[in-house]
Amino acid sequence: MARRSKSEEQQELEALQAAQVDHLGVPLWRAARAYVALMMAGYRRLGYDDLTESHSGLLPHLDIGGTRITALAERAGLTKQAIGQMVTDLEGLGYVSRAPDPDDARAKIVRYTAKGRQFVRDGQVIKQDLHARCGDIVGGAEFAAFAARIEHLADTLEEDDGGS
Amino acid sequence: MARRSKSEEQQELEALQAAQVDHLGVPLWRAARAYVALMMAGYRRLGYDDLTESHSGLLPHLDIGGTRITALAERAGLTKQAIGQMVTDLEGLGYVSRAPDPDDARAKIVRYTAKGRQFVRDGQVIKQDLHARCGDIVGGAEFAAFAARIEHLADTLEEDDGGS
DNA sequence: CCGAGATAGTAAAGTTACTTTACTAAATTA
DNA sequence: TAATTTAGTAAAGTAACTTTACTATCTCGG
Repeated sequence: MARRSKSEEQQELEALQAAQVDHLGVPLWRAARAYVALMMAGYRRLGYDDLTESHSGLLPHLDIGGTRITALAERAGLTKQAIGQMVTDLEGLGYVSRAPDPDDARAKIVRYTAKGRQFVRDGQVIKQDLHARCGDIVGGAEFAAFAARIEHLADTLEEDDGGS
Repeated sequence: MARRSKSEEQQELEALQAAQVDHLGVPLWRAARAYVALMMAGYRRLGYDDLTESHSGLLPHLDIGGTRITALAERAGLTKQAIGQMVTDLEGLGYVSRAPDPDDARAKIVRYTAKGRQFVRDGQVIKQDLHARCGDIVGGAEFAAFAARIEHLADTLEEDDGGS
């Protein structure tokens, strides 16, 4: 009788599943999710409970002098329509305002309100705290090199992205 | 006249925006996104173009002997309903089958089909390749330490998660 | 300077990946 | 064995988008 047919197949799959957890993707993803979750928790602690992840992610991308919707869409890698919807939401919540562009009657300029500027300032404090906490976790001495490696990894993997 | 009122406010915000890019969250997120995008590209290259990110993420979580929907929901951190929908999709695509649990007439056991097992094997190859590529990018010597630090970071940040 | 695109934005509906609410059937426990 | 819990399904709702379709304005080549 085939002495290893069935149990060998099983063992192979079990081995595959054991190796499963070992690739970088899983911890990378978990760390990124946890980071964002902690940022959102920080915002909520300061009373910003009306903003979703994507709202609070878009807000810091506005320039001081205001930014066009098309420019925001390019930066965020989303469609103009998606940004338009977010801007409408954020306008309703009082974080930004939409004004006509004096140089181009088709365009609108999205600007912070005072509330929006305060959010960016508060957010910066939260992010600095979190960044510092990561420094403690990784170990102060190696942290700069660690952060640089993640950045390099992100840059390189994103470049490869097109190669499908 | 107040010689710095307006321009000082501007400078402050400009400084905040410059610091914006410096925290770990951004590169961490970019790296994680790029990693997943490359995995999906790998799957598509092998002909798995019927699976979405969440489908291909769930599939490797099945045990060899099959797994209950409730168990999958716990592992994935999603509701039973969400898993139920995914399983229905994956069943329709031929990757898994749903069988009654002989020990509990309420329960169903989700198992790989042959096609599902093949996907897990192929996926493992893709992930190993990607993992190796990350090793090259980071630099072979430091890679093990780097990976361990990300894992440690993920563990620690996830723990903190509750402290909101 | 004028008509053919290109560009900025909006509108509306569709999609994905979920959640919430509500239910049935079977198991457990008191 | 009645009361409660648990496994799963059903249906509708929601968030964060995209696709399709449209209007208003700008730009450029002839």
